[in-house]
Amino acid sequence: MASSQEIFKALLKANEQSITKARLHIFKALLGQEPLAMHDLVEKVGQVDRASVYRAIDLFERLGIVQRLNTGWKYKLELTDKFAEHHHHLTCTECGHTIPMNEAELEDLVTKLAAAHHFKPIAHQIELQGICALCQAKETFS
Amino acid sequence: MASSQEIFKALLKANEQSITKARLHIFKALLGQEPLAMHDLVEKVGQVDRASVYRAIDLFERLGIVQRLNTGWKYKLELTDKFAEHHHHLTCTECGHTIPMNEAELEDLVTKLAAAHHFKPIAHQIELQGICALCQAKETFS
DNA sequence: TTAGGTGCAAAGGCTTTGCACCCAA
DNA sequence: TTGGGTGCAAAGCCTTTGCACCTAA
Repeated sequence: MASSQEIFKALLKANEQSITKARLHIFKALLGQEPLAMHDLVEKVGQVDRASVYRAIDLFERLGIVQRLNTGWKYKLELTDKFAEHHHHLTCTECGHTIPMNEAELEDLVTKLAAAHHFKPIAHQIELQGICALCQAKETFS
Repeated sequence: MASSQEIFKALLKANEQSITKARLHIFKALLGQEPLAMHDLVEKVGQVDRASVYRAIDLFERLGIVQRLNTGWKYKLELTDKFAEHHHHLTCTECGHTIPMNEAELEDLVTKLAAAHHFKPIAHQIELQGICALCQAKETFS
């Protein structure tokens, strides 16, 4: 079974792109669970220049390695389904914190709804926004 | 039946916000239109200063009058479902036919999921893609 | 009347670009 | 070796902020 990193390298090669240290660093930084804001990504790969991160992300998006998460609060970056399990997000509109959700119930309902309309399901996008427990607590005191 | 503008004014009043000419101009620019990019909105309300548009949009978002639509890189602005019925879509990837869905079950589940993560639900986007019954039938003969 | 809202201009922050140097192939 | 990639710094945008004036209530 191919590791994420091997898939990544194969994708670059398939598109005639160099496998550089900077790109590997950026890819590894994204391998975690949570989506990263550009600012955090730049911080996390400290040794790579800000401009190079932007250039790499631009490339990754075009190659379908990374996707932009529109959280209604700036945006965040995460690896596509090629590298992570299919999931959806719950984002705090106050602080921007994003939680990945992998809810079987949601997937089941989506499938069921498609069937109810006699559609053969292909894909779906689901994004939730709310106020997280922490920010709700803060509001109580403001 | 209250007009959109009346709902708008009531929302401002309910939140102790002044009903100003600038805000009305901005609201009207968003009425019955396709979603607008900030740039286009500023252009459309020419007489209102760019900074005031940003301030008004910020307020409108906090009051749930306007929502940001993330369309890839940039974003667009449109009135929320307070000014149009809340619903989601099921789109056929073959023929492009779109069915509006207003599923209580979906709304309930979304609320439940937010609660499970201790989030106070604010909004959500759900889009489904599939192949409609008609196109599935066509495929059988191709 | 007066607290909140607006216009103007300047500052701030994020993103892109130009260029010389470096490194993967 | 050499063309693409990177770091650095500066430029470009988009957005926010400070302040004095204006206006809705």
